Amino acid sequence: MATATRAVAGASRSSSVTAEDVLRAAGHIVETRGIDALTMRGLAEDLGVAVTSIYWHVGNRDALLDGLVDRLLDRMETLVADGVTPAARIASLARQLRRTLLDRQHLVALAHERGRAPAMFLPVQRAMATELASAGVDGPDAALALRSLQVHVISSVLMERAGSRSSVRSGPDTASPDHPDRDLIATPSNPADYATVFEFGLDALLRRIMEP
Amino acid sequence: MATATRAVAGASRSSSVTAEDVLRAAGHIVETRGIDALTMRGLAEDLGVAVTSIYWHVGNRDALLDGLVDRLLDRMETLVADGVTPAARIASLARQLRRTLLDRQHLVALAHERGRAPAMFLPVQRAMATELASAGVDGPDAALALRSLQVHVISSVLMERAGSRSSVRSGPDTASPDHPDRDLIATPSNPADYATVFEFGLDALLRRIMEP
DNA sequence: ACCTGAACACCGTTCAAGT
DNA sequence: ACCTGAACACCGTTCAAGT
Repeated sequence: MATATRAVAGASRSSSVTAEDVLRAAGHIVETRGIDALTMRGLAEDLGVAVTSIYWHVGNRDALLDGLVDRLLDRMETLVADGVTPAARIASLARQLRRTLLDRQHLVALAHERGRAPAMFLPVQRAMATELASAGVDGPDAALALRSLQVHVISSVLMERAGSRSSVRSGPDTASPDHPDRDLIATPSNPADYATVFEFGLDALLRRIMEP
Repeated sequence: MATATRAVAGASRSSSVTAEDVLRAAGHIVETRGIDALTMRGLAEDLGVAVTSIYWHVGNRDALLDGLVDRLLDRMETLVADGVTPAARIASLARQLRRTLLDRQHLVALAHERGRAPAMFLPVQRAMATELASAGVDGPDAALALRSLQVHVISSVLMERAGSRSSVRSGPDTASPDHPDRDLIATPSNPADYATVFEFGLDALLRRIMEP
């Protein structure tokens, strides 16, 4: 099954493998085929080394996953706010972070599972705190606002990830058949729906935050 | 390691096992020790039968998980709204649903992964739609409101699940050490924090929904 | 109709060796 | 310092039998 994926990068010189190589290959597998597709043996085959060689470089699978999360966090560029009002600038930061995270959905889920969600939020946290302060929001109010924004952004990414592979249930309805308004469906079904829901919630949150 | 967990229920009579027994035992494992702890072999041992017997009753592991989700959905009682204004009644429904789902966090995560989140929301969806209509919200606006409420309730449960086992990272900071305001932490750390964030977001959402 | 043991192809991980 | 093969204890799943 091994396709021609050997020329992964302009490899330096020898046939040896570095920890960076392992992380890169593992990250590629996780992003494209999900975490379950990451097996030590498969990874070793991709790299053209014995399984046990991986253990020498990155420890065990758990440490490898930790390394992947660290790698994700290191690569998060610092985003810059856009807009005139504080609310608009916070919204722009939230949108940018969401976009960034959506491009790495599986890695984000992994980071979240490992309790590293706060670290993913950190690139915008300081900037948002500044905007909040300039809008007269500080202290516990600011802390609650930041927490809420963090949960909103990250959870929106997590929700969309699982939603993307929801094959609609087949079979007849098990519920009572006397439903007159079956057409009203409350589930976002495509990326655009998720974007709309995200914007709606963001707008609601910001209005609430900026109010007395 | 097998503790005295044989008297699972007042078993009917024989030594045989039903599909219901399998689901019940599996559900117990998932709720108490997480999905990863559910192995076909361990489950068989708990039930006192051979592994292969389970396959006869519930098919394979995937079908077993589907069965667990169905079981969760079947057991969701229909909640009843409390309060005078439509907003208050919707809020009460959202809170009740959140409470119900929090008691089955692992199962909820499983249902979400399998694209069954909308089904979990269904018990309150109709009631909420009624309240929205009585508040003059219908059509696309109502659909967006319902979607947003669904995402808010379910994602709050998913976020709290992973947050509950976030062992704070040890080791020194890898980031730049010149941070003056390290004390401002944007992460909910305990259940009370999550509840506050949930209430704040719910309030924001409802205000936004009820406005013109 | 229901349960069983044997067997298969996969896992993650360890360890004693090799160079 | 780095890589290897062999081996271990686990998985999910299938299948030919048993009763």
